[in-house]
Amino acid sequence: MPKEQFIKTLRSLAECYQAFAAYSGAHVRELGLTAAQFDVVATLGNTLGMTCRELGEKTLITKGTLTGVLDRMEGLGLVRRGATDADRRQVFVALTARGARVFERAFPEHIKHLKPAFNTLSARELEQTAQLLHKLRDALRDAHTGHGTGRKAA
Amino acid sequence: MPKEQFIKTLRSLAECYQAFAAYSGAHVRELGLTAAQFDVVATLGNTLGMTCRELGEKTLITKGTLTGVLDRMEGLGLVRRGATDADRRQVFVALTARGARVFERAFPEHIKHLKPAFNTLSARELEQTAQLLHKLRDALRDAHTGHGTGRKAA
DNA sequence: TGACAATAGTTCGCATTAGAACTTCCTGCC
DNA sequence: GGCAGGAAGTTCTAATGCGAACTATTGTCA
Repeated sequence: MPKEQFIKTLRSLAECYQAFAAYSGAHVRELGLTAAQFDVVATLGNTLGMTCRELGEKTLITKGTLTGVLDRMEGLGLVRRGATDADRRQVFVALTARGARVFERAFPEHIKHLKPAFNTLSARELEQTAQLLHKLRDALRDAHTGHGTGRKAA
Repeated sequence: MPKEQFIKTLRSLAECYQAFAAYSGAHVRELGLTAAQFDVVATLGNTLGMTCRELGEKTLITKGTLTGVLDRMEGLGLVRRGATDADRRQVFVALTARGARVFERAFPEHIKHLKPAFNTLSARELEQTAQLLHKLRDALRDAHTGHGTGRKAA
């Protein structure tokens, strides 16, 4: 039985993420959005818009999934798809006036909702956690993409 | 713009988990399983079996989802559903001989696959990460479940 | 005992989620 | 110019994933 030490860390990661997703998701649903939709609104908020590629990178939603998410949000009148001047392959996405209103209402409220839970950790602990997770993320990405890329990430 | 510090930590958490899921999931798929199926196999491995409730708690799969996952795995001949003596509501789940063989082959191989990435962190860092994530998980669970439960978790 | 809340799984509806194949368009290179 | 190769989105399939409603069974308590 491989009692590797890292399995404990792996499990903590999964449990913590799930706990976050459950807590955050429940509140977001109360606001009338799905988690993915909230991510999109939060990313496009205070922005003039961006391409699908950029939106996908920031929200961590793969392009195949993003198409469907944007379809529904377009149907809800939250976002609008357009074209860019430079590249006719690209699709430009931006919040509608309605989407912007949703952003201005839901985003601050959601941040306020999450804050107490995260602030159980001290500022130093939050920073430390971010550092460690950042390092682990890079290691996992390196290992995933043919490893040895020596990526520094953005 | 709420430039709360914890947002950085939140983002690290999401990115790290996604990186893990992508790296782990790709390898698991090569082994012929989905991520959820691997979780079930890994949890039932070296076990006489358990109820759906217990399996769901350990794999972090919600009961509604678990039914479908087990349906497919039963179709593949990896697990077998039975009954318990005590409670006729409960469903007992265990690996079949075929499932056990899959476990013995895939589990060690997957651990070996993950190990290098996690060992980018020192033993001390791994422990520290687990500690911090554990603390954050508890805070999120407390906040989620009417908070103030003072849960200690297993 | 007999109503009644609670638990274990299943079913259902809906929204992701990933990956692969496909279309369209752009870039490099000759 | 023209072609190979790649990038940006869409479409498609299969599998999660969650919450809510539902069924069957159990525990409780008067």
